[in-house]
Amino acid sequence: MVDRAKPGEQTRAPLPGPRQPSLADVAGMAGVSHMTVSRVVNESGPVRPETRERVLAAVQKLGYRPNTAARALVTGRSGTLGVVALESNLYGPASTLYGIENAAREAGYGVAICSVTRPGRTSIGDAVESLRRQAVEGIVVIAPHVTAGRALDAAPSDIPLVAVGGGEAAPVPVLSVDQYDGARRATEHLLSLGHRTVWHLAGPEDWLEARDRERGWRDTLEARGLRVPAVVRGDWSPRSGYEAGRALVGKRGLKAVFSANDQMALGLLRAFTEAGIRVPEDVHVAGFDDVPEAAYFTPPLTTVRQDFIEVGRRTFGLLQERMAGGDAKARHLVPAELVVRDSTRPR
Amino acid sequence: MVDRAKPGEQTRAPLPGPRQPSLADVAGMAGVSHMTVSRVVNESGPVRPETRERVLAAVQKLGYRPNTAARALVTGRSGTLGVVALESNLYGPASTLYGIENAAREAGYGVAICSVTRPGRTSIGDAVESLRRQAVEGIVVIAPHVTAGRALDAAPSDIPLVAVGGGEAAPVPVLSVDQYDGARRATEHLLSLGHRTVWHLAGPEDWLEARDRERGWRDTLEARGLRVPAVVRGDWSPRSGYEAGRALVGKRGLKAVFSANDQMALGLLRAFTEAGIRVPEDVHVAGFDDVPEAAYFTPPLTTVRQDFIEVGRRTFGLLQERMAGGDAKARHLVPAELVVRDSTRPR
DNA sequence: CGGGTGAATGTTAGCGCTAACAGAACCTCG
DNA sequence: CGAGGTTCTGTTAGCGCTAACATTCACCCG
Repeated sequence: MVDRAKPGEQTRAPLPGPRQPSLADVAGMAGVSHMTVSRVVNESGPVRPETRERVLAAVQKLGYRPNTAARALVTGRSGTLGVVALESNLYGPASTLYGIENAAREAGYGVAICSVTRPGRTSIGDAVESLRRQAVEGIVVIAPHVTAGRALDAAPSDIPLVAVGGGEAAPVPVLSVDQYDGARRATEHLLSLGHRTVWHLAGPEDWLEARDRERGWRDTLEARGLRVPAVVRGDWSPRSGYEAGRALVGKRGLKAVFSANDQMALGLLRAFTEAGIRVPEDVHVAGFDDVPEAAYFTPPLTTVRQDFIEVGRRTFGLLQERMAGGDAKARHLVPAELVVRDSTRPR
Repeated sequence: MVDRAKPGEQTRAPLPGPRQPSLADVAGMAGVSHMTVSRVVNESGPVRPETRERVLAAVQKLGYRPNTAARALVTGRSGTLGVVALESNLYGPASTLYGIENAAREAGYGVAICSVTRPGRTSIGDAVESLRRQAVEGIVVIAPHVTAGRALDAAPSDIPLVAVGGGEAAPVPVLSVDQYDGARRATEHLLSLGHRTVWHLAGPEDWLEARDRERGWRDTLEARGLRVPAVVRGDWSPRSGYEAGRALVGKRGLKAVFSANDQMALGLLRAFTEAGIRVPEDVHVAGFDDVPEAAYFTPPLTTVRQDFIEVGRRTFGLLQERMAGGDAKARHLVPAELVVRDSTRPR
C-alpha cells in the first residue's frame, strides 16, 4: 500500500496570487547570486557584511521564507520528528507529548503527531507508516501498552525509533518512569502505617505500566511474607475505580488500598464515601500519577508522582542520540517520587 | 528572521546504507518509465492492469515510499496542517487537538503541532511562523485567550487560519463551544433550586472562555433583577479553587456557586469540606467542562459538558472550507450541555 | 485499407534548494 | 612583484517528483 491520500484535491482553489518568493527572487533584488543568499540564510560560508546586509534587507522586504520541501529534497533531512501517541487526551501521554515537543522545537525540529485510539499491532504500524510518509527523521512511540510492545517488534529498522513506557523486551530503546519502584514505595508506605497487607486496584492487564505497578506491589508484599489479596482490576477510568470500590467494600481486613492510578483512586474514594467508609480513618488509599487534581480530592490523595515533562525531554534526548547513530538498546528509567497526603494520614 | 535551526547538524551520522528507492528504481525493476509508476502510485491516468500489477509488485519488493519533499516541491502542497496549542496538557485543549488530528488524518492530512506555554502576541506569532516553516497548508490556533485574539489580529493573511475558542472580534473564522449559553444554563439551573443568587468562581480574566462564562452568569442574574455578588477569580487550577473556596466560606447568603471549570470546583469542594460546609446540603455547586473525573467527585459534580472531539472535527471542517477558498469570517458555535449530578441535588 | 480515435506509455522540463567545485578579488610574504 | 594563500562570490548539476506534451499502438469505421 502506497500513499493514496490526495488531500483536498477537488476542493482546493488555484493557489492564490503570486507564488512565494524564492532564493532567486531575493538574489535578483539584492544583486547577488542565489547561492550567496543561501549562504546568508543558512549562515554557511563567508559573506561580506555589506553583502549580507543587502541580502537580509531583500529577504525582509520580500518576506522570503525558505522552502522546506526543496531543502529536504536536496539534503535528505526534513527537520521533523514524529510522535505516535496512544490515548493522547490522557493526562500522562498529553504531558509527555508536550515535553517532547518542547525539547524538539528547542533543537530546531518540528513535530508531527499521529494519535491512535485502540492500540494494536496494526494501528501502531499504520501510525508509524503514516508518519514516515511525512518524511519524519525519527519516531517516538508513546504507548505503554503490551500490544504496543509487540508492534515494536515489527518496528522498521531503517528509521530511528524510541519508545516511552514500552516493555523491557522491546527491540528499541525505551524510556519510562520506574513504575516498579514507584509501586514498591507506595506499598511500603502503606505498610509502614501498620497494616497487615495492602489491596491493589490494578490497571488493565494489557498495559505494561499496570503490570509493572502490580508487580511492584506484589513483590513488596511477598518479600515480607505478607498475604497477597486478590487483585481487583479497572480500566484507568474513575468509573471503573468506583465499581471496584463497591466490590471492595466489606472485604474483611480492608485497611489499605493501592490504586494503579489517581483517577481510579478517585472512584474508590467515591465508592467508600457512599458506603460510609472513611478515608483515612477506616481505610488508607494511595494512587499513582499525581495528577494536578490529586491534592484536592476528598481527602487529598497520597500518590506517586511521575515527571512527564522530564520524561518527554529525556525521550527526545534518547531519540537524538539514536539519530546520531548510537544504537543503545538500553532501557532508561526516570525515578518516581512518593507524595504523601491526607489519604494515608496515620491513625 | 529566517530559519537558522540546523537540527542535529554536528551529531548526525552520514545517512545509513543505500538510499531509499525512487520512482526510477521501481520503474527500472518493472520495466516501465518512471511516469507510469507515478501514475500507478497516484492513481492518476490510465494504466493497463497487467502493467499496474508489475509496478505494484516492484513497489512492494523495493519497499518504495513516495518522497514527500519532492512531491511537495513540485505540487506546492505539503499535505500537512499545523496546530498551535496553548496549554496542550489541559484536558480541553488536548481533546480538541485529538479531534482535529483524527479528522485531518481521515482526510489524508498530516498534523504538525507547536505548543505554547505562555500566550502572548509574540509567542503565538512565533508558533505560527514555526509551523509555516514546516510548510503547513493551513493552521488551527487553539487559544482561548485574549492575547491570542490579539495575536490573531496580526495573523498572516496568506495562509488559511482558523481559531478555536477565539474572541468574536478575531479577524479569522472561529469555532467555539457556546460558553455564554452554557454558563447561562448552569446559572439558571442553580437558580431553579430556589436560591436568591449565585456566586461565581471565574477563570483568569485574560481568557475569553472565562469572560464568556462570567458574562453568561452575570446576564442571567441581571435579567432577573437579582443581586450580583462580587466575582472571585481563580486560574483554572484546583489550588486556586481551593483558595477561592476558603475566601468564600462564611460569606453571608452563600447558597450556590458556579465555578468556571471543574478543576476549580474540585478545589472548592475541598475547601468547603474542610470548613464543614456540606455540598449539596448547605451549598450547591456547579462546574464547567465535564472532565471524566467530575462524575466521581465528592459529591458528583453538576457541570456543563463540552464536546471537544466534536469541536475538533468541526474545526477541521472549517479549516478545510477555508483552504478551499471560502472566506467565512463567521463565528461557529457548538452547543454546551448541562449535566446534572449530586452537587446540585434539591433540598 | 487509410485515417481518425482514444487508451497506454514515454519524454522533457522544472519545482527551489544545496553540494561541489570554479573563479575572482584581495591579501601576505619572500 | 609574483607565487600562494585566503576570502568572497558565482556556476553547474541534480535531489525525486509531477505537469504537460509527445508518441506509440490497437482498434473501429466508412
